[in-house]
Amino acid sequence: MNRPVSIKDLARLAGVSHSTVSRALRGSPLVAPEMTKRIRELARVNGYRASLAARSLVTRESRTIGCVVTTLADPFMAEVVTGIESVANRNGYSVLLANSNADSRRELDVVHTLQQHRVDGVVTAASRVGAHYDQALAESQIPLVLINDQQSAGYVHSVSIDNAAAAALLMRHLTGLGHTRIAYIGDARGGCSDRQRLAGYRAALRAARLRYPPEYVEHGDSTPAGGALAMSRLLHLRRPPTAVFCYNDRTALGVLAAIRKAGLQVPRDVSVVGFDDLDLASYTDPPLTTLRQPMRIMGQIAFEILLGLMRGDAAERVVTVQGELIVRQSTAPLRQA
Amino acid sequence: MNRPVSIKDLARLAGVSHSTVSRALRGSPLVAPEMTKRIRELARVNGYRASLAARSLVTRESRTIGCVVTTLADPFMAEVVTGIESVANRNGYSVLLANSNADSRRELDVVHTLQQHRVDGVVTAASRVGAHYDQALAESQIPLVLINDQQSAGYVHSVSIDNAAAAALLMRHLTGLGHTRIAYIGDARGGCSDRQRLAGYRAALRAARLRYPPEYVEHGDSTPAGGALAMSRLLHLRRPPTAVFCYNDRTALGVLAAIRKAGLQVPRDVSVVGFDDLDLASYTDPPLTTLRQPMRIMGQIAFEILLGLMRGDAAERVVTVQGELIVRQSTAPLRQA
DNA sequence: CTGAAAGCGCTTACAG
DNA sequence: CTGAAAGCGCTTACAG
Repeated sequence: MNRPVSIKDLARLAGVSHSTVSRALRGSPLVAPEMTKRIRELARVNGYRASLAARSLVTRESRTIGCVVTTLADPFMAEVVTGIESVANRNGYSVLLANSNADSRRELDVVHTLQQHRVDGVVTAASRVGAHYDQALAESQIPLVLINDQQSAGYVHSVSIDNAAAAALLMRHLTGLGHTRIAYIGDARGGCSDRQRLAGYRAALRAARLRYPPEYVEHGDSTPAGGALAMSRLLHLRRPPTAVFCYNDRTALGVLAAIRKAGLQVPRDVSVVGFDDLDLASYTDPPLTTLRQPMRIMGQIAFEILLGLMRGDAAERVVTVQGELIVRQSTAPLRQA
Repeated sequence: MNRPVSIKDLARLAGVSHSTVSRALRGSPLVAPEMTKRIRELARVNGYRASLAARSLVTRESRTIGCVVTTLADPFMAEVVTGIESVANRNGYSVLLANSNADSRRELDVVHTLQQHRVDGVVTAASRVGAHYDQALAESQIPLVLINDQQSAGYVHSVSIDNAAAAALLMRHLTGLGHTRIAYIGDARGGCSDRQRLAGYRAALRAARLRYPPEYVEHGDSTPAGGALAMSRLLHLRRPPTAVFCYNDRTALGVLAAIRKAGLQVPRDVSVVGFDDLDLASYTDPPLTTLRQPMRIMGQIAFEILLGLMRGDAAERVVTVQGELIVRQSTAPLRQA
């Protein structure tokens, strides 16, 4: 068991005190230039790596943030995490990954673990954050930034897609094509994002003076399987919809498959729109009309807000980003019956 | 700036020494049962969370592992990471996520960061680990487990899919359907996995006494876009293949789209097989015949091997897992011309 | 410019 | 059963 070389080892080698070594390594102007040089060379040669644990014990900052997601299986999450991680690293922060699995017991465990690590901040892209969750975090004064979820109690920092505008864009696209029987397939655990997209759907129907049967609102679970199931229910209606607004692209993928399976064609018989613009959206059959979320950017912004908070910004920050409608081939004008 | 409550605070409240508090919290049999109870209650009420930094300074273990991936955008990686994370947590370990982006400068940074964190071990699902990478890790004696990549120098611990057997399974499926003109679309940065799958492809052709033009070996980059591009090149050949073995499902997704775009049909004109069995594989058009990798399990096994190493197992562990051929509708008997 | 000292929050022999 | 002491590897006032 070789223990890592410490500041004391370096001090012995250089024939100085460990205080001087510490200063030299940190680039203190107090130590003589050549001494600094000599010590750094020694550090390099001996493969010295400062112990973050020791350092953070005195500086009271861990230079580590927690990143909590309900699942990594969803590419949306993976992209967001990638965005967070890249800026975090660039700013000298490491990210501790925590998967809550949307299980509230696990969520509490996660908070405790993050507290033990004394993370300097947390960003969560969990769409449904348990109530006690942020409470525990709030008590420990750990800054928190939410992504696509503003429903938190004590905290108010977040970055979200403008769901209302996004839903309006997608719905206007569909109504503009002449569709009047439009369904919505949400994510039952999609939390705030689901509610806002659904609200946008309803608002758009009202604006277009369209009525819709309650059966037109279905809920999946953000997986292709969930989307396929929900769509097959819609297709069994006596008057099936001619267009479907899906909570996300993965749902839409399942929807496309269900429609094919029923012997119908997209967009001839049914128009379908997704949400996210994952890279697979360009390669579905047909390529998917969807709403692009700037996923990585959202992750980056989240970290930047967090960075501000960690540096002591008091100001509340709620950033809303705009999505972009990407029209591909899964939508077409309503066929005249 | 409320500092977190420490063991000393608890000691003051309980009117005992902090040594006793430490023992009580750790469940030492040395301390009186009711004292233990009282102290724990105090800890609970005051929201005490032990500082891992302080603890690890003395125990010399951080209870943290590093998880290095080239990209999280690939669901294969995301699944593997999910598997790692779940067992790690169950065993009291946290995971520090590091994205190398297959950039060798970044890779070194990543190693340094992990060293500073004094991680107890590292698992990497990076398909191409830079040479200096594991060298640096080896010098610091940090146990390392590789996933789907055994090309490391000093280290020999890994869990991998049996690429040879997998390729044989897929190829036998295709040759069994009568195909003789079979192409391979790999991943130029797929490292060892790509080489082994390609070798399996070649071996299968030899076994079936089939010759193949060198143009039948193409390389994408594990994205749908890369797959589509490679397939369009294959379709421009004077004698295009009638079957394609793709490095992974994402590549296959692009391949399916390229074939459709060329006005051909799968599997009527071209049979396509993927690799991984991502959840989207059941929802492509047509549903994809592929080779299922037990992704989460592989992540779990990797952590378990790492756990053994962290506990001091000297034995080298190289685990090979078997894939499973999943036949869906993207493959069909060769049409007689 | 350098060193000795104190301290961050823990754990754990060593006494009692 | 409990406490005082030492120490993990750092940083940083305080002296000199």
